[in-house]
Amino acid sequence: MSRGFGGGPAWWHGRFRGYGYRLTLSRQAILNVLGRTSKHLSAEEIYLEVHKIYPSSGLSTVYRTLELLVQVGLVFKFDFGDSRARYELIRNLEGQDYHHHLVCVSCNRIIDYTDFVEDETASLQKTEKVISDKYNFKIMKHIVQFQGLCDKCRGKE
Amino acid sequence: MSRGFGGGPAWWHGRFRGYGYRLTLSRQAILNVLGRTSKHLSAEEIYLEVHKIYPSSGLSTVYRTLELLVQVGLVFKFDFGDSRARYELIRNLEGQDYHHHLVCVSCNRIIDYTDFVEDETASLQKTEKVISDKYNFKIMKHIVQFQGLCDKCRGKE
DNA sequence: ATTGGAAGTGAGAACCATTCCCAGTAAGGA
DNA sequence: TCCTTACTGGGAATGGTTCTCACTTCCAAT
Repeated sequence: MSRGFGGGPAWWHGRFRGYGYRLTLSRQAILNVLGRTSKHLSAEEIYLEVHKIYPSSGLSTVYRTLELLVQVGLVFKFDFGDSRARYELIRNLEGQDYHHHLVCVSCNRIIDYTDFVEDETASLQKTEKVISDKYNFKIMKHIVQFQGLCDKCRGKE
Repeated sequence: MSRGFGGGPAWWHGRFRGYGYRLTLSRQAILNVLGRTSKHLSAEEIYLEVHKIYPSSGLSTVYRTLELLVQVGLVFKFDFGDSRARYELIRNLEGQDYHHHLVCVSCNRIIDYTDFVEDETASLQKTEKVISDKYNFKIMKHIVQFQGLCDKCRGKE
């Protein structure tokens, strides 16, 4: 099985049923695919992988399930500027293992980093407090992303 | 005329010619539209405005010009998650008046804020330094964005 | 076990922001 | 003025995502 799951299938099963959703084979297949990679897969990439495990699954279902998983809080949806959404399973419910991303604008490689994320988060939280007071704005999430050239690409072009 | 332009048309004229580009009527119209709003217009919104001033201008040209302006560094391109890009004229070449955005996920309203941006930037720059050393990654820009509910929307739903 | 209704599904059409293509136009140096 | 080349508009093409609809599966009540 894969990395960092405490309890196997039953784990998310409970989560699903708790929200009144059914845990179908398609959904399990999608969660399995997300669970055994650390990449940031697009919907179509997920679809292709799921198709290997469970060939009768369709692309629409993948999209629908991903949206569901995002809503339920099991999956993050990211936009790295390559005009397709990318998805990542949240492995730790307490919101630790939190990381941000470096996006290479040349080869689209994505690097997760955790360095200084705590500092950043502290700084951001201070901002969040002030902002939410000043503008009466309820902040639900923040996006932090660096774009640039990775080691392989900074030589070229 | 509009807010914060030192020198009128001639100002960006030089900038254009300097890059070897021609300053056509379409391009001037687009710059005018961007110059007299503080909103974050989409390509189509810009097209509709431009069309009022200069009706013979086409949508393709708007897209092409916006891309050009982003490359030349006269315009910022943003993604606020509503599946269309939004554009904003950079009014200050020195990179002051820098701001980040609050995005209301309900009504898509966008609030510019400058509070604590300096703090954030300081924090981010520290991170950038470490990151670029550790991963040999050349950081070109950072994205910081808060998403949530604006004052008008937090009551509803 | 049967059944009825709701939730879930696959296939393909529809959608829509953006990009591409191409023949015609216009900017600006000579 | 002329010539080269950048620039243009329109419409078609692209491609990720969403929608539609008829069909299936699940589950609780019978």
